[in-house]
Amino acid sequence: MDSPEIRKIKANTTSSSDSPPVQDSPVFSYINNLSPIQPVKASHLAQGFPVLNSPPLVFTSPRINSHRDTSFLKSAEKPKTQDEAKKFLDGPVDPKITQLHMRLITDSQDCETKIRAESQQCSSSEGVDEYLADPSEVDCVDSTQSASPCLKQSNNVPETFTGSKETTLYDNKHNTGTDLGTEAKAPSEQATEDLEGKQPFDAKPVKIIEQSDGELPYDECPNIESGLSVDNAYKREYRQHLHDQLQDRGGKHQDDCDHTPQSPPGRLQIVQVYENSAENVGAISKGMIGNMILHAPKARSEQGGIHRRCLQFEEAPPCATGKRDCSLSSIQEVNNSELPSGTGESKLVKLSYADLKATSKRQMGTSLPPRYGGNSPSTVPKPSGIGLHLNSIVNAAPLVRGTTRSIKLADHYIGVQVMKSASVMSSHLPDNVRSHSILLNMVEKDSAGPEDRDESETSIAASSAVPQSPHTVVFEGHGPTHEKRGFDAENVDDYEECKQSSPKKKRKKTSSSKDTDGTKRCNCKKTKCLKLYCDCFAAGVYCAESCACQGCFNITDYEDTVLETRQHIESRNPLAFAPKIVQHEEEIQFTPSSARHKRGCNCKKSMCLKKYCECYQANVGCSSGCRCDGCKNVYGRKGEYIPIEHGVGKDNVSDRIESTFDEKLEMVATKKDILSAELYDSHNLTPLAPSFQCSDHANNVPKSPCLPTSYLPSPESDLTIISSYEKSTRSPLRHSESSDILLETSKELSDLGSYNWRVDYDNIGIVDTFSPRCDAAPTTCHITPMSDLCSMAMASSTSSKTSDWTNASQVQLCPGSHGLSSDSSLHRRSSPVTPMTRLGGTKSFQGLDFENGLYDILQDDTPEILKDTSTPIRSLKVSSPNKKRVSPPHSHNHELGASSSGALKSGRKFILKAVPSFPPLTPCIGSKGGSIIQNMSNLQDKGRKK
DNA sequence: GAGTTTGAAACT
DNA sequence: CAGTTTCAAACTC
Repeated sequence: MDSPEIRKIKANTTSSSDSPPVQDSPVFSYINNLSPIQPVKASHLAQGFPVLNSPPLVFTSPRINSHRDTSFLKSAEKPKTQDEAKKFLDGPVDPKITQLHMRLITDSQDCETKIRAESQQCSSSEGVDEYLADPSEVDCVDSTQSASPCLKQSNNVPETFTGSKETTLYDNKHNTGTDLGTEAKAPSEQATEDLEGKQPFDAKPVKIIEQSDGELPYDECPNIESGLSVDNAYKREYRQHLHDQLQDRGGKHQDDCDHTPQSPPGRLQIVQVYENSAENVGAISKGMIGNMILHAPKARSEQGGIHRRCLQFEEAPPCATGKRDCSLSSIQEVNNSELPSGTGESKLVKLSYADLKATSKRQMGTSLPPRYGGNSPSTVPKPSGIGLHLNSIVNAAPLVRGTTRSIKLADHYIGVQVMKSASVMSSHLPDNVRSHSILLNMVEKDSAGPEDRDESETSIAASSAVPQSPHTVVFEGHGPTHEKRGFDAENVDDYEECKQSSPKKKRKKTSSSKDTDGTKRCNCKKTKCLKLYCDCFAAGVYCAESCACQGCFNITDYEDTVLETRQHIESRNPLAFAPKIVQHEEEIQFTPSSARHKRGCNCKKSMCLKKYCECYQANVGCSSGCRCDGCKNVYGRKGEYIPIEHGVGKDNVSDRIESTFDEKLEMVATKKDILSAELYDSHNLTPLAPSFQCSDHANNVPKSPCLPTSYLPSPESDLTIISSYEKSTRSPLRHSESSDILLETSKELSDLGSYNWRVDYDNIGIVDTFSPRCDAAPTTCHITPMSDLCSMAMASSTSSKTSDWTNASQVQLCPGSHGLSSDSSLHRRSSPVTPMTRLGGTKSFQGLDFENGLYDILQDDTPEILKDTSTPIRSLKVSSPNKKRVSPPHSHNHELGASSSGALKSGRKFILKAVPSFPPLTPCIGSKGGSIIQNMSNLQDKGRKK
């Protein structure tokens, strides 16, 4: 967030120097600049307008767009000089914004046009070239036509700039969106220049804008119980647009910085950019992109709709993304700034682009840690803060939340799909895939309609469908306010209907809380999805379209509300969002036995034989912690749980583990409490639970492959793990220094863990693969020592992680659990025994890594869900609770060993989380995934910071 | 599809 | 901490 001062300064400078005579008195402009809000705009304008000379031209050129909003255009045009522009932006901005909002409410199209005009003016980055070009373009009201010209123009202008992408995109938008772009073009040149020189600048202005704009929307948000009012929806859309734009810009800037993509024109640019960002993604992503592009050309309007959706998704994601991480506010601001630029079509492109960016970021960041991920220097960002995923993720979740939320949905959603699709893989892919999948999903959903959504979701991976959605257009109208809603309700009006009517439909679909895809759906009617009653909320995921909830606030639009609520709940019960199901090592895949419901059930009549029982629902056995009567849980009865370990010989260990695990969880919770909000990061750190899980995973993994028959638990490993774990956990607590704590804790944990691991490792002798992990994910990894396989698996996962970390640049997939991140950091600090040996091997592992990462992460979050779907059931089915541990089914092994996916599955085991199931592909999943990713990224970031 | 049952979550 | 209420999912018809 740039301080207003900077903006002011800029504005001042610009006004003084650039705007000589502005029509408006300099004083006036200056004053305007002084106001924080104005400054932003001013700065923004300054950027855009500096060159400005051309403004008159702009005015001169009658734009088709003007048809829509002549007045608006006029207003926009007026600010020819920088000062004027500033004033216009600043002063006018608010009014405009308000007006825009009003119009948005009344007419989305009008809003778009206005926005476009504003954006053009504001951004007005376009250069003279564009201006010249305008004539043709201008004439070309059609977005399509305009697009091409725009592209040209954009090409001309932006190429030079690293940041050109943004500008170009912007221009394109303008052009495509409205011819108006020409008006602003002249100024735009300066703006572009400014941008070049001052990229940060853009962000600032945007941010500032946000403040002004953002406030309104938020304010409204709360209002909503109904929330769904059309106005709100429009507002939301508007916001989203802004966000999207902002993201695009910000992302572009960042991306540009990183990628320095030249400004390809129009959509192509976007695509290119996307590709650039998503280079890692690979062919798949490209294909997706290609599809998108193709589609886009077809119907702009449709595209626009799609884009919006994307944007909407992005919106959420943006938050998640590293850049977004910077702050929601910033994002909003950005969005606001963007608003002007964004137009329906252009938005689409942008959105897609933004989405791509987001995805790319996600990929980079998420899979990589979003924050880091990104090119954006901003990576630092904050701790994400909120993460809805918490449940699944537990520790990580918190961190992820904030940033991820928005992303979550998309990411999870996508991520799930990705997972499904194939788990495709490469860590990189996932992100890209996600983005793509998201877009696709969005499109599909739109096209398919609410009912079909589920299916679409499932298919998402395929992606091909994307373009189809005619609905998308409708969507635009909606506004992306709520993802759900947006999707659900094509029209705002419809929206309410959807709310009310949809539930039934949804219900039908959803009758089961889970979609076919495995995504969760809720049907909340009174809680607004802001209580733990809501599975989505409890899982730390945003509600998905498929949800039939009414008055849902668990959407990206209400991130603040969601976060607040979350925090409130966590304040009461730090573990409220912690995974409900904890797994212990071995069982992971094979037998759920190890997994247990943390709180235990309280069944009185269901005998733990129905889904009323959370234990049963999670496919885990009841434990001593359960207060159930007449427990007949097929997965393990109350008293049997302990025995499992005994039976295996690990019983003691397992018990210990459990206890330790619980303790850890508690510890984590306490930490959370302590650090709470700030600690999203800490959550990451809180690895305790996760680490635990990881350790379990490790054990499990090895088991499956290596020890199919008997699980020879290496008690030592377990013990060591436990000890290390405890130490780590405890130590953190001890340190309990808020922000630092996390790092410290992680370090300690890693250190302790690594230490122990090392010992174990040494004992084992499999150091290579293993060591990295140990270092990275100290505690958890340690467990793995059991078998070489285990070590291998761990190593693979860890290695990948480590490699990723080391490589850092990579998106990484899954950055793994907190522990990993912390570990990584640790490694860095204290080279682990086998320091990066893995790096080399990482690639091969990446797939695994990804999975592992997910797996590990899963421990924390989403992956779990995903895994859960697969694993839990399997494990449950496979074995009886007690015996489960004894022998994991080969099939499991195969699964696990065969593919990374298997690993993931195993990962799931660890953390079932509240939702045993399966991770909803839908937004929820996405969110989770995002959270995971975010967590991962956070961890990585932390490690880096360290 | 409507209604009932169930147990978790929330509240007192 | 226990008891009650509320809630939404799971289940039944």
